[in-house]
Amino acid sequence: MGRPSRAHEVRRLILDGAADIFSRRGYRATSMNEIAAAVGLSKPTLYHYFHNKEEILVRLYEEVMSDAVDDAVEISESVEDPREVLHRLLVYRVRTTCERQSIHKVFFEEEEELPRDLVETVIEQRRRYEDVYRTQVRRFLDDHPDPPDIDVTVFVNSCLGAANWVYKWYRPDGPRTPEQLGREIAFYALHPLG
Amino acid sequence: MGRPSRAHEVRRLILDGAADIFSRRGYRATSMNEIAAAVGLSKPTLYHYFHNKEEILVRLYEEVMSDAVDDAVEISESVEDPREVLHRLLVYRVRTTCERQSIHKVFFEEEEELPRDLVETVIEQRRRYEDVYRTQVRRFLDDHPDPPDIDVTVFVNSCLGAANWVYKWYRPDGPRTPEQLGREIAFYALHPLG
DNA sequence: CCTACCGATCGGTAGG
DNA sequence: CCTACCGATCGGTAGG
Repeated sequence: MGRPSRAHEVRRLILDGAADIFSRRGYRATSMNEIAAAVGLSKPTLYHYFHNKEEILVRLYEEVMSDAVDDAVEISESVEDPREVLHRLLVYRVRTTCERQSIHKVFFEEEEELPRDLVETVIEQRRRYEDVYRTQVRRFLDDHPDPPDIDVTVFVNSCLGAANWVYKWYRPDGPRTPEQLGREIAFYALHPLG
Repeated sequence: MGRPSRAHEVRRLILDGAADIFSRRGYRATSMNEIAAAVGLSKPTLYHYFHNKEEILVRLYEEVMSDAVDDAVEISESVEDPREVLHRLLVYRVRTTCERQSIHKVFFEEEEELPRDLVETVIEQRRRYEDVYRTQVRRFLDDHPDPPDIDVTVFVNSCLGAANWVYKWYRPDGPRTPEQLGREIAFYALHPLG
C-alpha cells in the first residue's frame, strides 16, 4: 500500500524538478519542455503523469500545505507550555523552509497562478495554520499574571514574517544550519512574550 | 524643470496601472493589452512611453529601490540614538509597504523577470539598504554596557522579515493604520535589544 | 516515448 | 520635423 510505485517515483522526480525551475524562473516563464529536459523525459511523457502544467503547481501547493498544518497540529499537541509550543513551531517553520527552499519560494510567490478553488483552500489552510499560533499566544497571555501588551494577530504575523522570510535569504553554504537559524529567529521573535 | 510634463504624467499612470495588475495576476501573465485597457490607452501607445514590457517592470523596481535607500539614509542621518533610528526605519518600512502594497508585492515576487544587469543592481541596493540597519545595530551593541547576545545579520533579516511580510497580509480596510501597524511591528521586532 | 503539429495568444511594429 | 496616438497585423512561442 505505502510502497512507492514506479509511477509515484517519477511523479516525485517531476515535482522536485518543477519546483526547482519554477523557483528560479517563475511558473509562467517555465515551459513544459524545460521541466521535461530537467528530469530527462520528453514533454509528452510529462502529460502521462500530470494532466497539465497547472496540476503540477497544485500538487506542490497541496504538499506544502498538508505538511505545514499536520506538523503544526502535532507539535501543539505534544507539548504543554504554550511558549515552548510557539518556539518549536517557529524553529520547525524556519527549518522546513530552509530545507525545502525552492518549493517554499514557489508556495509564497505563485499563488495568483492557482485555480480559483485551490486559492480558497490555500486561504483556509493558512487560517488553520495561523490559528494554531494564535491559540497558543492566547493561552500564554491567559496564563500570564502580568501579560505583555500585544495584539495576537499582529504579533503572530510578525513572527511568521520573521520566520518565513528565510526563504529569501537563507544560503545552504552559509555558516548556520537551518536548525540553528530557526532557534535564533524564534528566540528573537518571541522576545515580546518576556 | 521639476514641472511634470504631460508625458511624465502618462508614464506615472501606466506604472501605477501596471503595478496593480502585475500584483494581482503576475508580470508574465499580464499582457500589454491588459495594461493598456486598464489605463485607457491602446497597446501601441504604451510603446510610445516605454520601449517594451520589461522596461515597465524595471522602472517599478528602480522606484522602490531608490525610495527605500534614500529614505533609509535620510532617517539614519537625522536621528542620533541607534535604537530610535532602527525603530523609525522599521515603522517607515511597514508604512511604505502598506501604502504602496501592489508595487511592493511586485518588487518582492518578480525578481526573476528582471534583466541580468538589473538583478545585480537590486542585490547591490538591497545590500546598501540592509547595511544601514546593520550599522545601527552594531552602533547600539557597541554603545551598550551589557549588549544582548544577537547576531547582527540574522537579527536584521528577522526584523526585515517581520516588517516586509505586511505586503502579504495588510488590508486597507483593517482596524489599524499603516503607521500604527509599523509601530507595533517595530516594537515587537526590536524587543531583543532590550 | 517521440515527431509532428494544432489553436490560441503574446510582445512588438507597420502605415497613416 | 516632432510628439502623440490608433487600427491592424506581424513573427515567434506557448501549452497541449
